[in-house]
Amino acid sequence: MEDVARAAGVSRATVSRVINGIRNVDPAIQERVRQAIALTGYAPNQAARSLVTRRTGVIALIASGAGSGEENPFPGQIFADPFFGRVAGGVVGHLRPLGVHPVLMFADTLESRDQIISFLRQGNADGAILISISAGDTLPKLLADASLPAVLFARPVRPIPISYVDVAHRTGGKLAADHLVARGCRRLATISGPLDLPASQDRLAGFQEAMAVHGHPYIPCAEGNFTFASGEAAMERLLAEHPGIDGVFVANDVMAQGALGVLGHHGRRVPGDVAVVGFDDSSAALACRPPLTTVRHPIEDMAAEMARLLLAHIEQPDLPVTSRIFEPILVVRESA
Amino acid sequence: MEDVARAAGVSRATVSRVINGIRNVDPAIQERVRQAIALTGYAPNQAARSLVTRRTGVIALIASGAGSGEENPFPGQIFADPFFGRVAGGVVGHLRPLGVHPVLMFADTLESRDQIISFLRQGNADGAILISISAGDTLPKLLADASLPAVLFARPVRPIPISYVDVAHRTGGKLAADHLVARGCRRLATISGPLDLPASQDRLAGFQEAMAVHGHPYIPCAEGNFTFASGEAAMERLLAEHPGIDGVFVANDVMAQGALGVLGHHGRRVPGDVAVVGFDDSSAALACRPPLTTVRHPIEDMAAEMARLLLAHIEQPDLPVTSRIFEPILVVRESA
DNA sequence: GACGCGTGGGAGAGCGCTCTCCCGCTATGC
DNA sequence: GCATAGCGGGAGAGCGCTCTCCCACGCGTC
Repeated sequence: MEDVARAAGVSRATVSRVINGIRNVDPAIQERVRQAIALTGYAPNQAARSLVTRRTGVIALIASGAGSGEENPFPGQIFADPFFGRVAGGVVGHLRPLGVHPVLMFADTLESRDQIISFLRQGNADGAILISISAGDTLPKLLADASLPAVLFARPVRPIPISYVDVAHRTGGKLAADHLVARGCRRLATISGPLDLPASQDRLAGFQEAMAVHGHPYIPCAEGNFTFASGEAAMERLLAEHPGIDGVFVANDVMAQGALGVLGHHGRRVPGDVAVVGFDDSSAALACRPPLTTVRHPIEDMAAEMARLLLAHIEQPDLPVTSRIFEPILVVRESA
Repeated sequence: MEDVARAAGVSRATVSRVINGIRNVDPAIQERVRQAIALTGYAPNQAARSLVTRRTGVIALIASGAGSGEENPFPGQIFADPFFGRVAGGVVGHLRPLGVHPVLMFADTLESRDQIISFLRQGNADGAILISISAGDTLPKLLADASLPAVLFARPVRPIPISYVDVAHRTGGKLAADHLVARGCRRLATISGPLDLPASQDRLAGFQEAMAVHGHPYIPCAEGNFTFASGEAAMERLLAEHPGIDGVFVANDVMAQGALGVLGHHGRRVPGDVAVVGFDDSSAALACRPPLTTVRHPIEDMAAEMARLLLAHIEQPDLPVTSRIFEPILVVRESA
């Protein structure tokens, strides 16, 4: 920086002013400084900058798993989950133009949680976006207790003073119910996600309530865990106990994909014999045959909103805890 | 830090020595310092540290797309690609125990490339791991020219003095060929990846060469682009032109999944009528019905090796350019 | 012409660490 | 006994920025 200042015949302070675009600087001098920067190939040192501004331009993007210690050398499955990828994409899309970048972190063990908290407390990142996979996750509370700026994807299981973004899962369940009933299905069933997750509960509750309104007070339900294989298994159970099923609401697309395969295997035509509605509108929905009718989870928009919310919390530390709920819509394709 | 030093009755230098575990410090004093740290809740400031050590403990994990300017507000598809997720998982798995974290970046436009180079030159990260998607990517060269520590996933299209990790794609193609021939297939075909990618070319060449050795000098080939839909389309073309096919090597699992659907739709039983071998051993291989016989791409191990290599380059800047090629193996399931 | 005011630039004090240099102490060898 | 090495600790100089304070200058006002 000294070099740039000398080359431009000004002081370091003026170089700093030009770089940060702060206060008025004579246009001629600005130009001279810019040329000097180009000439010397100067790149400001971010560490020095962070030291005084107390801002890093980095946020933590955390995938947080179960609470206890199932050690996993390759946390591939979570990062490989298209769901996580979509969130990451949405976050990067919003943050990149602002020059903010996410650091990828993974919390599974107790230590990794502590590591993340220190990481933030040491000022490695200005805040955190947390995608919590399992119900008993303690990280949201740790973040809230340390009063670190943070935003969650999805409402926490227990009430915690921390901002979050979510989708109206109940409405999604209702959309599926209304659609299946409207197309004439009479013997309905559902495959839910893991019921310790509020999201799963809400999708199920929304579906059941709407079905009750339509005159179907009891709906058979098989619980899955959002994986392909669990979708297959759940569909097998459902068919074994209720062979007359003519419509199924599946709590995510990947399980629906598994269910579709099982239905085909059992000679059921979709949507002729059984109509299927998924949830998420992920890439899996398009990979299904027939393409899946599904409830769109606006993940990218939600991720962008999380980024926005987090930046606001970083900017104004005393901003009150906020939540933002997105409305899902039904995407009708061929499976229902 | 001053506070800790005072509480422990020592100097800042000693606190620093205890924290960094450097030089001998009297065990009693170490204990005092540790207690003082716990008492004051002290967390060292990483920015100050980086300023003097010139090390950030952060590396850039870059997904780099095409060279020109197709703007994309949500780079979701690439992050949502399980392939990228597996790499990310492997990198995090290796780096996390060392206290190093990856920052997620995405290069599509020219500006984003410049942004990444500045990011590294400003010392935001100590080095870069680059996953280049398209052939004409200029980022590897930019990194090499700026002599920034970097490691690529896959050999670059044009020779560039930069370290990389890759799998022996030719061997993979050969494994598939040998297996299909051994199981009695006589009328073979293949679905390749985009042929401007060395990886696709090599898989195809390895397959063709091995088939030639087995007495099949000509193998029909349909080009795909690694997506589900392109696998379907390629399989349709192949069946239209060569209805008697009894074995297919598909250059990745996702396309194989698409191909499997098309084969079923055309009344072909797998593996009875047509045997199918994929490539990657991704989660898609297990989601296939029947489960896919496939060439295992040891992505997580390769990612860990990239991390190791990058750290070595960061540690010793004059380390010569290296490459490490992994040997694939065939995973036999039901599809062939 | 003296004064106030606004504008544009410089000086220099930190930000919170690490790390070199230095110093005092004790154990060791002759 | 003394010289010497080695160990454990302190002092303080930076690392490369930002930002406050201050000053010089030009302009308008009375």
